[in-house]
Amino acid sequence: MSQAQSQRMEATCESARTHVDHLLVMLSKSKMLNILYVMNCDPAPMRFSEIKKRVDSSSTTIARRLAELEASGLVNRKAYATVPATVEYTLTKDAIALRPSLDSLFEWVLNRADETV
Amino acid sequence: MSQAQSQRMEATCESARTHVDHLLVMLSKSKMLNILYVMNCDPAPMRFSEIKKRVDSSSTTIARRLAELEASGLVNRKAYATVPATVEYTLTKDAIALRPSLDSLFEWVLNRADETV
DNA sequence: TTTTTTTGTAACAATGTTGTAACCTGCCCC
DNA sequence: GGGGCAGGTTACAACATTGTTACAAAAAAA
Repeated sequence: MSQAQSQRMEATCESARTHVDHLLVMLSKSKMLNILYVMNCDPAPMRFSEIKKRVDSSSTTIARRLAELEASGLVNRKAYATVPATVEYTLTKDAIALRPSLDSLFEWVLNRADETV
Repeated sequence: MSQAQSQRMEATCESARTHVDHLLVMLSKSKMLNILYVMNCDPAPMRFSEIKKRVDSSSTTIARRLAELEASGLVNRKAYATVPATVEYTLTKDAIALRPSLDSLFEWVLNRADETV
């Protein structure tokens, strides 16, 4: 392998690692798994207040997480010009692909919580 | 249902919710998923320095995460009186049960990182 | 007229988390 | 005596994150 090729590969790996890290950091933020889970449980578009109620956190945090998810292409945001405002969030195809993992993860969490009680 | 039963159930749910929350908060700490993943990838007992190298973080953070995992019964720590010291970490049965979830989660993360690059 | 509703944003103080640098214990080697 | 190793611990300053409060807009309800 040429030096150029080798350098290109390293750069790609670096980049990939950066993306992986970025995703992991995002998934590790507070309430992130909660949000993805409640949205995955119910395939219908979900409104801000509903997500907030199910996840049980402050508006600020929910808004921040949803903005991050939108920026990463994991949720779509649709605002309707009703009064008062209506905003619906839906998971993108990519996020829906996360469903089996999240189901399995939450199954483990719930099992473990049961045993620990 | 009697009021007493209802109260007991609520208390149990409260408690369960607390445990679920605790687990999610723990899993959401930085490098936690990384650590569980690298330990799950290699079933052999793993030494501190090896975990640190694979996860790529400071000693302080790795030590903190491992202590938290041990306190939660997800890893076992075995110290050998060699010179210099040798310490081996292994996942408990409970943590090994996480493996399918983590595999699936990381598969998703890697796929997504590939596409994004 | 005032309140209510939804979905946020802005500012800020309080709190939590991180890495760095220094240090520690044995014991071996020089 | 000095240096090195593994596997940490401690203190601390820097940085990141959180919730709270106040605010907005626009129309309907009270």
